[in-house]
Amino acid sequence: MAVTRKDVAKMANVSVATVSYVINNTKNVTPEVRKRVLDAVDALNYHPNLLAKSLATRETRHVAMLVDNIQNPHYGRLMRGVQHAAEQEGYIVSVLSINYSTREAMRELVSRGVDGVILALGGYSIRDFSDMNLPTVYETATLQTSYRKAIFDMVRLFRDLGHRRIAFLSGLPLTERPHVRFRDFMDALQSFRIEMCPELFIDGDGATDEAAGYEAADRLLNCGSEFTAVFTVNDLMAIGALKRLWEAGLKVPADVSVVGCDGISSSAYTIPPLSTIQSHSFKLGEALMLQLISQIHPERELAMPVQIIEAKFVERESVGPARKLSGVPRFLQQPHSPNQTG
Amino acid sequence: MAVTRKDVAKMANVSVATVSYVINNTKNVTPEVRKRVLDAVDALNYHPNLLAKSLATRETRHVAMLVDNIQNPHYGRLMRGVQHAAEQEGYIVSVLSINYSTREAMRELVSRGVDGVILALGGYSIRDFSDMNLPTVYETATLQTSYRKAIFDMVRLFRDLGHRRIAFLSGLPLTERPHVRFRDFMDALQSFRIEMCPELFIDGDGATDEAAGYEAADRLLNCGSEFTAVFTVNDLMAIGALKRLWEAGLKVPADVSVVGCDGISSSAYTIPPLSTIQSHSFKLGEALMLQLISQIHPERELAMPVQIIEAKFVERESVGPARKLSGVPRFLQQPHSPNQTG
DNA sequence: CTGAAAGCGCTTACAG
DNA sequence: CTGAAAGCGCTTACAG
Repeated sequence: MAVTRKDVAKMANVSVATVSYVINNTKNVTPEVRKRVLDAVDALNYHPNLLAKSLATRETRHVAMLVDNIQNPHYGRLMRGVQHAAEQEGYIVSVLSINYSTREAMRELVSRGVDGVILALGGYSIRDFSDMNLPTVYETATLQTSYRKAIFDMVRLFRDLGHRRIAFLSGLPLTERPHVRFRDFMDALQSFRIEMCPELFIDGDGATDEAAGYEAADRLLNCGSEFTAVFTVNDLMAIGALKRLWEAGLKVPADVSVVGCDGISSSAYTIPPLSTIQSHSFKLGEALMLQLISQIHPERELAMPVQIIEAKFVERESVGPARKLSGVPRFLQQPHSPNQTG
Repeated sequence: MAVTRKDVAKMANVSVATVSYVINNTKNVTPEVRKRVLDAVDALNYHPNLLAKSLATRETRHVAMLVDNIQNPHYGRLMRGVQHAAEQEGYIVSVLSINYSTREAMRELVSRGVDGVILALGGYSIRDFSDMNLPTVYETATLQTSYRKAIFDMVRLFRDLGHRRIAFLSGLPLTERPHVRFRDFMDALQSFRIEMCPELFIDGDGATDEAAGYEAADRLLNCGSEFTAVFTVNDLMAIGALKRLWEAGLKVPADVSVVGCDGISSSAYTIPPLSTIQSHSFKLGEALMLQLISQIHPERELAMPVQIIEAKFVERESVGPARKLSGVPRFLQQPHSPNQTG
């Protein structure tokens, strides 16, 4: 049915081996023979069967990317970065949307012969797959977006604007190993000598979308403690929080300042425009893909791009001077149930 | 290196053929032999090489999905639907983000042996690939999300609320074959005897994100004609438009009503909450995938789910009664350059 | 019920 | 420089 190497060989009056040699440019071939082959390829509109090739070479140039929430636009940019780099190198990438990386999922991928996998699953759910000897990359200490500087910039601004009671909406549980952004945030508070207010750190069950942000802001409003600023673990949650604050009649930034994280395109279009920590996910995606390739082909010694990608604090209208608090000393305020802290 | 069928055969003291038979359940095998094989599979932790299998069976259970803007959350839901159905049927799907479907892209996919492809490219950019005999599906007259009823519901409400000058922000060019949603919209206007205002139909160059919506709203504000309602081709554009209207000091819905389309999760969190035409993209994704499978395996006679998926008009606070217009008869207003109409 | 063998379409030492 | 042949790991008529 499909035209194969054999057909080309016959038409060009050469062996199938020779066809391989000219197509892959893997051995010297007389120009004359070469032309004959190429002409036949053209004439027959021949296209190699990559499956057969993969079986023989043990390489598919097919990688998988596991993502937990394919709907988060943040991952969209990441994917574009991954695919951009992949395309350059002749790789194809399958995006699988799963909540946690299981051995079965990885097994299936191995069976399908993928050359490697990119895990974009937000830290917690990454298990150890080293025994499968399938090249795997994910954000690590040496290859990641670093939010630290940007978070420090944000907290510094908060301090300069007089904010002392700053909330954090996490979405994720705060009890376990705390989220990196949360750690950076706490470090920044300490560094700028702003007292931590654990009762203002709202955790969650893992969801980090608008609804989770709305919900978290609701709990924050009902926690009985005052606050003048809110930092959310991502923009989606900030959007949800903005809505809840608005419903509560609070003006942003007059009554409360809000900062998100990621820098998704919508963040510039909220009302008021949302300050955020802009990450360059496209770049991160590219870097992850290149890292993966160099793990697949250690000998290629790819020029690796920047490995630590600095996020940037982007100040927009959702941040302003802290309003005056009621002034009731904290120890005299009515008791409230503190949230868990990391 | 990897354990193959041969190893299993040796350990179980049978031929490789027999191993195939028990693994694929494709022939009767003595329970006793069967057990021997299964035990060997277990003991060796054998997993079949799907590449080799595909080469032999000419089936990969691998499909590709081409998407133009992987960042639009609308496509995120579509993908989840596709993947959900795919998973059920043992398929894996590769998502490629491309702007237009080229023959080369399709060729590559054919070479890689994908069983079929799903085109989610927004109509215009779909060429004819029937000559490649690669099963292909996309939204068609018989399998699609229908916005018509919902759009009629919206226009009816507009009419009841006194709106007579309704703008449309398209994002896409209006000159060529008009977008289905636009056609439905015009039909609805006519049906409810609302005069069309072509000068309020703002086209675009193809971008349909927040920036495009902002930009289109800007042009609308400067077109010199009054309007009391705006319908945008998707929610992203509505979000951008909302922002521009807000900047212009217009209150939504007091001064102008706004309705988006798609029903992305953010739409419920804009300020004010955005009325929208909610599509069930997940369902559409499932249906497309099933359709593709039944095209790949005509003999399987899959129970096809609903083929026309009705979108639903969701009324939220962004819609209200029309404000009183200035009252200057239209033919006396200062001249303006009308936009192109479809 | 089981197995020997040809075949899927490619690659690649090896020999000439 | 070119080709015959074995091999990649599976499937599947066909024969026994």
